[in-house]
Amino acid sequence: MGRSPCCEKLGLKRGPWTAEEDRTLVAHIERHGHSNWRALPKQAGLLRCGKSCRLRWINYLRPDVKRGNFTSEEEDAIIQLHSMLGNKWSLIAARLPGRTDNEIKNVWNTHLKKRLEASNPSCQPGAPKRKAKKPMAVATPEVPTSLPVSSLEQSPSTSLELSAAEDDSMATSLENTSDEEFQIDDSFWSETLAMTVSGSGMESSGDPFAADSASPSSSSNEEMDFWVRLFIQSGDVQSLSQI
DNA sequence: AAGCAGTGCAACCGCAGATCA
DNA sequence: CTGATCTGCGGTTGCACTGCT
Repeated sequence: MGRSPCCEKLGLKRGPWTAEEDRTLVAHIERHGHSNWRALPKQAGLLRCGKSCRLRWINYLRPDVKRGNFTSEEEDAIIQLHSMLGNKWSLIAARLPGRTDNEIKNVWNTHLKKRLEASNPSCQPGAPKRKAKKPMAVATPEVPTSLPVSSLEQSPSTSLELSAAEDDSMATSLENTSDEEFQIDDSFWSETLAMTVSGSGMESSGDPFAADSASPSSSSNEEMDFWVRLFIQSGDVQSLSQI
Protein backbone atom coordinates (compact mmCIF):
# COMPACT_ATOMS: atom_id res chain seq x y z
CA MET A 1 0.00 0.00 0.00
CA GLY A 2 2.09 2.83 -1.16
CA ARG A 3 1.29 6.26 -0.14
CA SER A 4 -0.96 7.93 -2.57
CA PRO A 5 0.73 10.59 -4.62
CA CYS A 6 -2.14 12.88 -3.71
CA CYS A 7 -1.65 16.16 -5.42
CA GLU A 8 0.94 16.49 -8.01
CA LYS A 9 1.38 19.76 -6.35
CA LEU A 10 2.73 21.60 -9.34
CA GLY A 11 0.23 24.13 -10.44
CA LEU A 12 -2.37 23.11 -7.92
CA LYS A 13 -3.83 25.71 -5.68
CA ARG A 14 -3.79 25.42 -1.93
CA GLY A 15 -5.15 27.35 0.97
CA PRO A 16 -8.57 28.77 1.58
CA TRP A 17 -11.24 28.20 -1.01
CA THR A 18 -12.80 31.08 -2.81
CA ALA A 19 -16.52 31.45 -3.31
CA GLU A 20 -15.98 30.90 -7.00
CA GLU A 21 -14.21 27.63 -6.40
CA ASP A 22 -16.98 26.58 -4.07
CA ARG A 23 -19.58 27.32 -6.70
CA THR A 24 -17.65 25.39 -9.31
CA LEU A 25 -17.25 22.39 -7.08
CA VAL A 26 -20.85 22.31 -5.97
CA ALA A 27 -22.12 22.77 -9.48
CA HIS A 28 -19.99 19.94 -10.73
CA ILE A 29 -21.00 17.58 -7.97
CA GLU A 30 -24.65 18.42 -8.46
CA ARG A 31 -24.33 17.57 -12.12
CA HIS A 32 -22.00 14.62 -12.07
CA GLY A 33 -21.71 13.45 -8.51
CA HIS A 34 -18.38 12.62 -6.98
CA SER A 35 -17.66 9.09 -7.99
CA ASN A 36 -14.02 9.84 -8.58
CA TRP A 37 -12.48 12.50 -6.43
CA ARG A 38 -9.17 12.28 -8.15
CA ALA A 39 -10.59 13.05 -11.53
CA LEU A 40 -13.13 15.53 -10.28
CA PRO A 41 -11.01 18.68 -10.08
CA LYS A 42 -9.80 18.20 -13.61
CA GLN A 43 -13.31 17.61 -14.88
CA ALA A 44 -14.63 20.56 -12.95
CA GLY A 45 -11.80 22.80 -14.00
CA LEU A 46 -10.50 23.31 -10.52
CA LEU A 47 -6.84 23.73 -9.76
CA ARG A 48 -7.14 21.65 -6.62
CA CYS A 49 -6.26 18.11 -5.78
CA GLY A 50 -9.06 15.63 -5.34
CA LYS A 51 -8.35 15.32 -1.70
CA SER A 52 -8.83 18.99 -1.17
CA CYS A 53 -12.09 18.94 -3.11
CA ARG A 54 -13.38 16.04 -1.11
CA LEU A 55 -12.51 17.73 2.15
CA ARG A 56 -14.11 20.96 1.12
CA TRP A 57 -17.28 19.21 0.05
CA ILE A 58 -17.58 17.02 3.10
CA ASN A 59 -16.70 19.62 5.67
CA TYR A 60 -18.31 22.64 4.22
CA LEU A 61 -20.24 22.47 1.00
CA ARG A 62 -22.44 19.46 1.52
CA PRO A 63 -26.01 20.67 1.71
CA ASP A 64 -26.68 18.83 4.93
CA VAL A 65 -23.78 20.28 6.81
CA LYS A 66 -25.03 22.14 9.81
CA ARG A 67 -23.20 25.34 10.62
CA GLY A 68 -23.07 27.25 13.81
CA ASN A 69 -22.49 26.60 17.44
CA PHE A 70 -22.81 23.21 18.94
CA THR A 71 -25.70 22.89 21.32
CA SER A 72 -25.02 21.70 24.81
CA GLU A 73 -26.84 18.49 23.90
CA GLU A 74 -24.51 17.96 21.00
CA GLU A 75 -21.55 18.64 23.20
CA ASP A 76 -22.85 16.16 25.73
CA ALA A 77 -23.21 13.61 23.01
CA ILE A 78 -19.69 14.21 21.81
CA ILE A 79 -18.32 13.80 25.28
CA GLN A 80 -20.22 10.60 25.83
CA LEU A 81 -19.43 9.17 22.45
CA HIS A 82 -15.82 10.08 22.83
CA SER A 83 -15.70 8.26 26.12
CA MET A 84 -17.02 5.22 24.34
CA LEU A 85 -15.21 5.44 21.05
CA GLY A 86 -12.12 7.49 21.63
CA ASN A 87 -10.87 9.59 18.77
CA LYS A 88 -13.11 7.95 16.22
CA TRP A 89 -14.30 11.25 14.91
CA SER A 90 -15.97 9.86 11.87
CA LEU A 91 -18.02 7.51 14.00
CA ILE A 92 -18.93 10.26 16.39
CA ALA A 93 -19.85 12.46 13.49
CA ALA A 94 -22.11 9.73 12.19
CA ARG A 95 -24.13 10.06 15.38
CA LEU A 96 -24.44 13.80 15.02
CA PRO A 97 -26.28 14.60 11.84
CA GLY A 98 -25.00 17.61 10.05
CA ARG A 99 -21.76 17.67 11.93
CA THR A 100 -18.53 16.66 10.33
CA ASP A 101 -15.69 14.73 11.85
CA ASN A 102 -13.42 17.70 11.35
CA GLU A 103 -15.79 20.02 13.14
CA ILE A 104 -16.27 17.62 16.02
CA LYS A 105 -12.57 17.10 16.28
CA ASN A 106 -12.07 20.83 16.43
CA VAL A 107 -14.72 21.28 19.08
CA TRP A 108 -13.26 18.51 21.13
CA ASN A 109 -9.71 19.76 20.88
CA THR A 110 -10.59 23.36 21.49
CA HIS A 111 -13.09 23.39 24.29
CA LEU A 112 -14.54 20.06 25.28
CA LYS A 113 -11.22 18.51 26.16
CA LYS A 114 -10.13 21.54 28.06
CA ARG A 115 -13.42 21.72 29.83
CA LEU A 116 -13.18 18.14 30.93
CA GLU A 117 -9.63 18.59 32.04
CA ALA A 118 -10.52 21.67 33.99
CA SER A 119 -13.50 20.24 35.71
CA ASN A 120 -15.02 17.17 37.10
CA PRO A 121 -16.07 14.91 34.23
CA SER A 122 -19.44 14.51 35.82
CA CYS A 123 -20.23 18.18 35.76
CA GLN A 124 -22.61 19.54 33.23
CA PRO A 125 -21.07 21.01 30.16
CA GLY A 126 -22.17 24.55 29.80
CA ALA A 127 -22.44 26.95 26.99
CA PRO A 128 -19.49 27.54 24.75
CA LYS A 129 -17.01 29.84 26.36
CA ARG A 130 -16.94 32.21 23.48
CA LYS A 131 -19.54 33.60 21.27
CA ALA A 132 -19.67 32.39 17.72
CA LYS A 133 -17.05 33.97 15.67
CA LYS A 134 -17.76 35.70 12.48
CA PRO A 135 -17.05 33.21 9.74
CA MET A 136 -13.80 33.70 7.98
CA ALA A 137 -14.21 35.72 4.85
CA VAL A 138 -12.65 33.22 2.51
CA ALA A 139 -14.51 30.38 4.05
CA THR A 140 -17.96 31.78 3.65
CA PRO A 141 -19.70 29.75 1.03
CA GLU A 142 -22.55 31.24 -0.84
CA VAL A 143 -23.52 28.03 -2.41
CA PRO A 144 -24.87 25.81 0.31
CA THR A 145 -27.66 28.16 1.14
CA SER A 146 -28.91 27.84 -2.36
CA LEU A 147 -28.77 24.12 -2.38
CA PRO A 148 -31.64 21.90 -1.51
CA VAL A 149 -31.60 21.62 2.19
CA SER A 150 -32.15 18.53 4.16
CA SER A 151 -34.30 18.15 7.17
CA LEU A 152 -31.34 19.14 9.24
CA GLU A 153 -31.86 22.75 8.52
CA GLN A 154 -35.40 22.62 9.57
CA SER A 155 -34.77 22.01 13.18
CA PRO A 156 -32.80 23.83 15.76
CA SER A 157 -31.26 20.48 16.45
CA THR A 158 -31.25 20.40 20.16
CA SER A 159 -30.92 16.69 20.37
CA LEU A 160 -29.32 13.66 18.96
CA GLU A 161 -31.02 13.26 15.69
CA LEU A 162 -29.99 10.66 13.22
CA SER A 163 -30.33 11.35 9.57
CA ALA A 164 -30.01 9.35 6.44
CA ALA A 165 -27.62 11.81 5.00
CA GLU A 166 -25.13 11.35 7.75
CA ASP A 167 -25.02 7.66 8.18
CA ASP A 168 -26.66 5.31 5.82
CA SER A 169 -26.37 2.32 8.00
CA MET A 170 -27.80 3.84 11.10
CA ALA A 171 -30.25 5.79 9.10
CA THR A 172 -31.52 2.63 7.60
CA SER A 173 -32.72 1.67 10.98
CA LEU A 174 -33.81 5.07 12.02
CA GLU A 175 -35.14 6.82 9.02
CA ASN A 176 -38.69 6.35 10.14
CA THR A 177 -37.93 8.36 13.16
CA SER A 178 -36.74 11.37 11.29
CA ASP A 179 -39.62 13.46 12.46
CA GLU A 180 -39.01 12.65 16.03
CA GLU A 181 -36.10 13.80 17.97
CA PHE A 182 -33.91 11.10 19.29
CA GLN A 183 -33.56 12.23 22.84
CA ILE A 184 -30.96 10.72 25.07
CA ASP A 185 -30.63 12.12 28.49
CA ASP A 186 -27.78 11.88 30.91
CA SER A 187 -29.16 9.03 32.90
CA PHE A 188 -29.51 7.06 29.74
CA TRP A 189 -25.91 7.72 28.83
CA SER A 190 -24.77 6.78 32.28
CA GLU A 191 -26.52 3.49 32.02
CA THR A 192 -25.30 2.89 28.53
CA LEU A 193 -21.75 3.66 29.48
CA ALA A 194 -21.89 1.42 32.47
CA MET A 195 -23.26 -1.32 30.32
CA THR A 196 -20.64 -0.81 27.68
CA VAL A 197 -17.66 -0.63 29.93
CA SER A 198 -18.62 -3.58 32.03
CA GLY A 199 -19.66 -5.69 29.17
CA SER A 200 -18.85 -6.47 25.69
CA GLY A 201 -15.97 -6.56 23.37
CA MET A 202 -16.51 -3.07 22.28
CA GLU A 203 -13.09 -2.07 23.32
CA SER A 204 -11.44 -4.82 21.43
CA SER A 205 -13.48 -4.47 18.32
CA GLY A 206 -12.83 -0.80 18.36
CA ASP A 207 -15.62 -0.03 16.03
CA PRO A 208 -19.03 -0.97 17.24
CA PHE A 209 -20.64 0.96 14.47
CA ALA A 210 -18.99 -1.11 11.84
CA ALA A 211 -21.69 -3.58 12.60
CA ASP A 212 -24.06 -1.13 11.09
CA SER A 213 -22.71 -1.79 7.69
CA ALA A 214 -24.24 -4.19 5.32
CA SER A 215 -21.56 -6.68 6.00
CA PRO A 216 -23.07 -9.65 7.77
CA SER A 217 -20.03 -10.20 9.86
CA SER A 218 -20.54 -12.74 12.57
CA SER A 219 -18.59 -10.64 15.00
CA SER A 220 -21.16 -7.97 14.64
CA ASN A 221 -23.70 -9.83 16.69
CA GLU A 222 -22.45 -8.50 19.96
CA GLU A 223 -22.35 -5.04 18.59
CA MET A 224 -25.78 -5.38 17.19
CA ASP A 225 -26.95 -6.48 20.59
CA PHE A 226 -25.40 -3.39 21.99
CA TRP A 227 -27.40 -1.19 19.68
CA VAL A 228 -30.53 -3.19 20.21
CA ARG A 229 -30.22 -2.57 23.91
CA LEU A 230 -29.39 1.03 23.27
CA PHE A 231 -32.48 1.59 21.18
CA ILE A 232 -34.64 -0.24 23.62
CA GLN A 233 -33.41 1.97 26.41
CA SER A 234 -33.93 5.04 24.37
CA GLY A 235 -37.46 3.96 23.71
CA ASP A 236 -36.87 3.87 20.02
CA VAL A 237 -37.99 0.32 19.65
CA GLN A 238 -39.83 1.08 16.48
CA SER A 239 -36.67 1.50 14.58
CA LEU A 240 -35.51 -1.95 15.48
CA SER A 241 -37.83 -3.44 12.99
CA GLN A 242 -35.75 -1.84 10.32
CA ILE A 243 -32.54 -3.52 11.38
C1' DA B 1 -6.22 52.93 20.40
C1' DA B 2 -2.67 49.66 19.99
C1' DG B 3 -0.34 45.54 21.02
C1' DC B 4 -0.32 40.98 22.51
C1' DA B 5 -1.72 36.40 23.73
C1' DG B 6 -5.12 33.03 23.39
C1' DT B 7 -8.74 30.77 20.71
C1' DG B 8 -11.29 28.65 16.90
C1' DC B 9 -11.58 26.76 12.54
C1' DA B 10 -10.44 25.59 7.74
C1' DA B 11 -7.21 23.16 5.43
C1' DC B 12 -3.17 20.24 4.89
C1' DC B 13 -0.36 16.05 5.79
C1' DG B 14 0.53 11.43 6.00
C1' DC B 15 -0.99 6.89 7.02
C1' DA B 16 -3.83 2.77 6.32
C1' DG B 17 -7.58 0.07 4.47
C1' DA B 18 -10.22 -0.95 0.32
C1' DT B 19 -10.46 -1.72 -4.33
C1' DC B 20 -9.00 -2.58 -8.89
C1' DA B 21 -6.11 -4.23 -12.75
C1' DC C 1 -1.31 -12.95 -5.77
C1' DT C 2 0.80 -8.58 -6.18
C1' DG C 3 1.28 -3.94 -6.81
C1' DA C 4 -0.86 0.49 -7.92
C1' DT C 5 -4.35 3.66 -6.98
C1' DC C 6 -8.21 5.68 -4.53
C1' DT C 7 -10.61 6.98 -0.52
C1' DG C 8 -11.20 7.96 4.23
C1' DC C 9 -9.48 9.09 8.65
C1' DG C 10 -6.97 11.24 12.51
C1' DG C 11 -3.40 14.45 13.75
C1' DT C 12 -1.50 18.81 13.07
C1' DT C 13 -0.76 23.46 11.40
C1' DG C 14 -1.49 28.25 10.00
C1' DC C 15 -3.96 32.19 10.26
C1' DA C 16 -7.85 35.19 11.20
C1' DC C 17 -10.33 36.69 14.96
C1' DT C 18 -11.37 37.97 19.90
C1' DG C 19 -10.60 39.66 24.30
C1' DC C 20 -7.65 41.53 27.63
C1' DT C 21 -4.29 44.87 29.25
